[in-house]
Amino acid sequence: MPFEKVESSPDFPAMERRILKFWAEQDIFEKRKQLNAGKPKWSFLDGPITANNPMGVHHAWGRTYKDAYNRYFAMTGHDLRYQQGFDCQGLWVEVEVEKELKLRSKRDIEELVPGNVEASIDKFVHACKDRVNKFARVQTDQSIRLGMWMNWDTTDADWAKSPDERKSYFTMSETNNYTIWAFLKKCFAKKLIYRGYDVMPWCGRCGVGISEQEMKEGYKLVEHRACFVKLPLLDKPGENLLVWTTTPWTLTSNVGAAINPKLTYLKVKLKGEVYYLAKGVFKQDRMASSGGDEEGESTAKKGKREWLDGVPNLSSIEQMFKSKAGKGESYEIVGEVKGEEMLGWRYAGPFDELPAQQSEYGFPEEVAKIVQQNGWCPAVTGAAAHRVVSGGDDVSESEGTGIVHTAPGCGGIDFAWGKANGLPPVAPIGDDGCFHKGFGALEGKNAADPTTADAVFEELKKKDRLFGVERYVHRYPHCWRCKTELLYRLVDEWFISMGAAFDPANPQSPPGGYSFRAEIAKVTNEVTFLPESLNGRAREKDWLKNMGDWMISKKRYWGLSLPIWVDEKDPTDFEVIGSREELKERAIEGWTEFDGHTPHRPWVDKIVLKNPRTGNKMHRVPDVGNPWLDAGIVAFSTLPADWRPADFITESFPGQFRNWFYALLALSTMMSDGQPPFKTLLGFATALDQYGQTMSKTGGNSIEFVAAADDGGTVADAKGTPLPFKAIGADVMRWLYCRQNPASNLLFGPKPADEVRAKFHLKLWNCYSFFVNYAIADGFDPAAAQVPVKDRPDIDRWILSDLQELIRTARAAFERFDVMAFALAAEEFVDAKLSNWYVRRNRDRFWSKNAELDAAGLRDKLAAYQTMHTVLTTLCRLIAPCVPFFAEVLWQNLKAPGRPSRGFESVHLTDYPTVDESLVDAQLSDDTDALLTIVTLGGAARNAAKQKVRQPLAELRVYADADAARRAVNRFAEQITDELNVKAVTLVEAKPLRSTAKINMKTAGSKIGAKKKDVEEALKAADPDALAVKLRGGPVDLAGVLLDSADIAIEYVAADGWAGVVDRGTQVAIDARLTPELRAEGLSRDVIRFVQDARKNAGLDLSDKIVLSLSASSPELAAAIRTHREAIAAAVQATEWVEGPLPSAAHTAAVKVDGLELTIALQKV
RNA sequence: GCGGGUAUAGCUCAGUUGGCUAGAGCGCAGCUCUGAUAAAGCUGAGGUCCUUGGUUCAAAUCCAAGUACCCGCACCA
Repeated sequence: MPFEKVESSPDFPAMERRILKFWAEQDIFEKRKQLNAGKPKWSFLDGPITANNPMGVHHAWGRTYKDAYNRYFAMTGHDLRYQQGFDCQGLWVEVEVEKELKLRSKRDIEELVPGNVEASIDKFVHACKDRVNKFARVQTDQSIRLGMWMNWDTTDADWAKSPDERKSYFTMSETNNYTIWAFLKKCFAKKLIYRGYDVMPWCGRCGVGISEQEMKEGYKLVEHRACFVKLPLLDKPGENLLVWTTTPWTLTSNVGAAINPKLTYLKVKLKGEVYYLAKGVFKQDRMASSGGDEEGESTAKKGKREWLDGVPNLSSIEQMFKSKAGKGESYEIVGEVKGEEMLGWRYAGPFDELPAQQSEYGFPEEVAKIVQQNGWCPAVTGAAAHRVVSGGDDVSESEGTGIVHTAPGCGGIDFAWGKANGLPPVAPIGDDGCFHKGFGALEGKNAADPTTADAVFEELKKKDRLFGVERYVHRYPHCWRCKTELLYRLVDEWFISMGAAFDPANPQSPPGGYSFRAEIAKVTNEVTFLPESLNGRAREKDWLKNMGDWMISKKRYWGLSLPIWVDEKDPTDFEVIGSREELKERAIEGWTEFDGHTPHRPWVDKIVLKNPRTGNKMHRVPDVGNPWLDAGIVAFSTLPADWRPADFITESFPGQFRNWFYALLALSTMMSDGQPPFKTLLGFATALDQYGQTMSKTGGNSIEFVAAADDGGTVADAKGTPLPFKAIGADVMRWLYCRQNPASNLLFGPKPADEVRAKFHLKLWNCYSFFVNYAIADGFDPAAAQVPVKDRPDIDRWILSDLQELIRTARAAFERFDVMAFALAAEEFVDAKLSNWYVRRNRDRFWSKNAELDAAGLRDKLAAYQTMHTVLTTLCRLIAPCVPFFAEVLWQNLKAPGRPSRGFESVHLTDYPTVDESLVDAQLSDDTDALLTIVTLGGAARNAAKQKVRQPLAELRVYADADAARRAVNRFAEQITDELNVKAVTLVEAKPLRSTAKINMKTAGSKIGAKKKDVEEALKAADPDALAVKLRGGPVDLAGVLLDSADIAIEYVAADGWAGVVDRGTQVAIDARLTPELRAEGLSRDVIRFVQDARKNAGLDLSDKIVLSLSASSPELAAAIRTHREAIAAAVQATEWVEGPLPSAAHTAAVKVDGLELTIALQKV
């Protein structure tokens, strides 16, 4: 028996698990690799997956692309690397490990082994490594379950090896880390590495600076309390500057007040005191969105500011003055002053009594030291430095008072203004986000804590410096990992200069010459970004243009150890080490302890070098590296030179233009002197839940991969109610991903999965099961000699021809990384062509009994089997890259075991199909398309005639403009009459339908008015068909009235007794009149239908013969049965027809045939 | 504010280089076939292809402006 019976309701996940076993046992993947060994290379570079948690379904999207394209290029004869990668290092992992170990701060980490920081770090780093190994293995198993063919590490022995020796790559491997060292050394050689002191966003919980890239991820709309503060002018008693801030804690570190010299400032008098503020802000509507602050552009297009529900609207500053004035009183504008006149005015700071304000060069001491060394300000204390400085155009009237509270230790631009004006920075908070000593009552308080703001307000009130407090809503950055509010903090971090072009004010940028940014941009021009609609190149270049220098340091534990060693006495003298060998050569202390360890903390920290210039010792900076260095180097650390550049990479694009794509381009540019790391990049969007909401664990609407693949689970609906769902399986997911437009977000969930399964998998399955079950019954031998295609009927040659077109589409689509185009075409083929036409039309050929067929009949039947076998096996190979399990299940049963040359072990060992041009018959395809249209129209005509298909009708008339349709009527007459149950089909030369035009008074009434009669006359005179054509072009003049297509309805009417429909140039009319003969035949068909139902209900098998008894009281029905007795008996396989009642064991049914009673009794013979 | 993208049926989306009366799935209404298939099929209703202007014999498609939404960048004192 060549085929095995096919179950009608398949359990796809269970089949997939069986196939996985089969692949493993038969070493199919190995065999595929051997087939391709030495063939042309196709180099895929995997973007590393973060090995920190089990996979979610969103991971499966990219991994489906990766596997599908890999498989396509394998089936087209390419040698592949099959190396997959894990992203291992960085804060992601640290945060999870902290949770596991219940640690709450960096101090907790350093106290893991009480009293021993070094042992603590070692323990923590090992915990991080363990977590990575654990989840890398989980993800490996899950990826295998998805059907992803890679060189996986599967055994305990594999996982016992070091990451460097495993098959997958790991960014924590020594190779990866040391390759980054080599990269940094090259940067150092070009003098791009520098140590920067700057105010950066800082996460107090994680104790790290947040780089520009990371900060983008964390903006959230939040409410803060903003305050207006009085700064009394020292030389103008009774007069104050009015400043505004959303971060009250920074007032402790106020050193200056910045104004815009070009602006005009008002002097507003209130209760005997004078306040200075910008003229433009005084009456401003502060709820209008910022921007458009130029005069004249005011009201027209101002949107409303983003705001939170429940927070009162901001009042204008004037309003505040009014309400502070009290009843019956008012403020008074007593003068104006140009901003430039205010420069240099001295004022009393809000917290001048704090010790921190009394420190020369700034505070704390470390900062003061650096400020002094760099000569950023004279020997002056914060308290003594308070004065009005220029902020230039950075001070605007769009927000606040036009006078900006300036704390150079607490804000990016403040720091720049401070340096420009010689103001000492006072830095109030430590790496935990809490106030240093020197800040009085605030010492130890966390700056982000709302009670800190309370304390500040209390202090200000005591001193009568608080003008007002308000609730304020704005977008504020948060830590992308732990969601803590970020604080701006003066830090000491390491940077790669991206070229000075965009920040001339930054004195630390190296002068002239090499611009890393520009070099990367050149490389970016050489790679292809897909899908085109995303304009990936433009996005990448936009990022390159705007990005600041790359902050590569993190004050953390688990990550790349930055290979930077600094002179113990001179913090500006440092060196970058480029390899393990160089380190060994240069080490004067610590090598023995380090040797045998990976280049991670704490062991690498033990190495001490000697400064060749000073003879001093050099120690490594404690920082670890930015994890995008880890992922960005992989084009070099993992791809051998003869596999570079990669042909293809694919990753979810949101964020990656500034992360992975950027890092790959940047590191490759430096490592290879301007060679691109890859040729083609396919970006894809984000997976959302089935209602279009972002998937999140807390929202309950994210789906874990294992749940989707095998286990089932629950997922929240649109209202958040958890609903159970059954396992979806890998291939339903994979097809869902393959058919998706990569540029748009994908809606994932049980509902879309059900749709896809019904639309594609089950349709194909049904065709396959139909074929196989009849092939078994008929003993079809796939090895039998082929009936020449030219001898097969039209319908066979048609589907083979369209199959070639599908192959053409498939190859073209894969070659341009557009698997969606293929998937949609394949669905169309399976649904419209294979299932709904070929199989439906050919059921008779498969049903026919061999014994009743002559030689020609047998040959025709064989042709049908061979055609369908070819279609199904070719489809298997076409879809194999997308749905490898499903294709394999079908293939295993369909492949021709009788013919060893084609009896491949696995569909994945076959070649991808190629187009056989000799099978393409374009005219046949056109004619069949026309046939399908005619049949559809015929069905519609039947609907219009209100005659069901079982009722035979006399004639169908077709009028057609198009040649293909005319040919189809003649060529496929038999199929048309059969499909539509008509006795004849005629191609007519005159249109069978009369068209009439009617006025739609509902829309046209008002236009026509009194001219109704004239218009009706004109309408009668006009040729409705010509009118219809004109209307398509635009409004038409009828008796002086302009009417458009909505005003005139063109209706098509058939002759009496007929019904018809029209589509484009084709008209179809059906004779709806029933003769007594047709009526009788229709009744007999109904009878057959009911008897078949009865057979089914009696539990009879397809091949069972019966004894039948039919009794009808209606003479009409009885006569119809008599007339068609032979046909009924044949259809229901009655070998004996009894007039009287059957024995009691018989199955009986009483039914109504078109209202006439019929009793059916039947018994198995 | 600067740059990019998108806008097609109630919803989710296809629509090649411009080509005849714009499609699918879901939902809705009506109907129907069936011994492969109710996890089905057919038919219908439902469209200002965002708006306006332009190019063209011809525009959902190309161009310009506008509107809305999304993304990136900048700003966020």
